[in-house]
Amino acid sequence: MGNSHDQLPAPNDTVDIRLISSESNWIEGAAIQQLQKTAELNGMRAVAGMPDLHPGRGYPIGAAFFSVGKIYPALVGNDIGCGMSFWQTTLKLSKLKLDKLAKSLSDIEQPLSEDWDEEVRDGKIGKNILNDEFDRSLGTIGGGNHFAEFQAIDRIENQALFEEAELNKNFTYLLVHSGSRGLGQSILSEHVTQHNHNGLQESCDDFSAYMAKHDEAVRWAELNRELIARRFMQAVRCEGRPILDVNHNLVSPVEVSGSTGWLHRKGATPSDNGLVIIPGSRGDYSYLVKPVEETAHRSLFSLAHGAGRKWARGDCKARLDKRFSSEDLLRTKLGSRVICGDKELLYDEAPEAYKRCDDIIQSLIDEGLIEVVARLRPVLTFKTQGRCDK
DNA sequence: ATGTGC
Repeated sequence: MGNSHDQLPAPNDTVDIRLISSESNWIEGAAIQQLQKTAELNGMRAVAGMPDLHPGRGYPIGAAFFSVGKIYPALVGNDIGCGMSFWQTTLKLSKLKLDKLAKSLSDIEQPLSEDWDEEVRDGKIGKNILNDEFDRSLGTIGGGNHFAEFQAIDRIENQALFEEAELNKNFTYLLVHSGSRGLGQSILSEHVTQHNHNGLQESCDDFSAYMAKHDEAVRWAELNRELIARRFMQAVRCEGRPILDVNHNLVSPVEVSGSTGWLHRKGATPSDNGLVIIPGSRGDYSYLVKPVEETAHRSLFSLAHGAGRKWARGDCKARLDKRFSSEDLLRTKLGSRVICGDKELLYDEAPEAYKRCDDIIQSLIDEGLIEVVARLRPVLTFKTQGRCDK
């Protein structure tokens, strides 16, 4: 069974460090070092690296961290509430025209027009969002690894679960990956200005102040993904229904092995909240999976949030520009189309920069953490068009 | 990651 479920050397005997990974799944050493370093933080009781673990700025991405008495906002990072929203649309797959689809998305990055005012207002009231500083970003996906992707059901892996979720392979699906944009960033900046990377004691005022803002950013990110999805569906003239919406960057109260504390997730998909999507790169399959309840504690109630980076951002262009022109990168091996106006990003997010999603999924299966419902194939991936002045 | 920064 390879090194799956390995116990790694811990800084002291009270911290449980584990790595969810099979032999076929490569994980960068630097990421494991970061995971071990994070386990040394005061109050930390358990950390778990997911199969997509990779190095971040000081702390690893693709991991869950359980602490008691303290939280660490820097572990969650700036994109509080970032996650995946998955929709079944009414668009018949057989009637899909890629050129037409691509054309209809020309205006999709501008701030929402006044036509959306009522929906935005109602959405904010419904989710108790009072902040209005970043209203102009609501309904926009942003940059980095964020995207919106039309997908097709490529293979049904579990017919019973597929039917239970009331899915239909004749229709097109929409996957949205985005977060809290400038709002989460402003919350982390404020915290770091006051406290550096120190944690916040549960009893202090700044703790509850941070949590209140964090929770609002999580709701903001959820509303953002819904508005993005509705906007895309309106642009391509269809309707749809939400299948799931799951955050992979957040901190929430939890009980682990009888202790009450806080679970930080940084690029870690909750496995205690129904079906989830584990997306591959834009040139790879994504998987709709059902977390196994009985084993969820083994991975701190978390799963991988994607295929995981193989190469650091910024290294990608130099590694790929001899092999691929930027035009080449607008199509993938799976026959899907890519819309992205930012050339650097086109390389940074190339399929080659990510691991095979299959290896990630296999690691989770080996560990008994998931059942695969269906495999999805990308049809068209929309990413940022870059800055207007470029 | 960032209504990014020189």
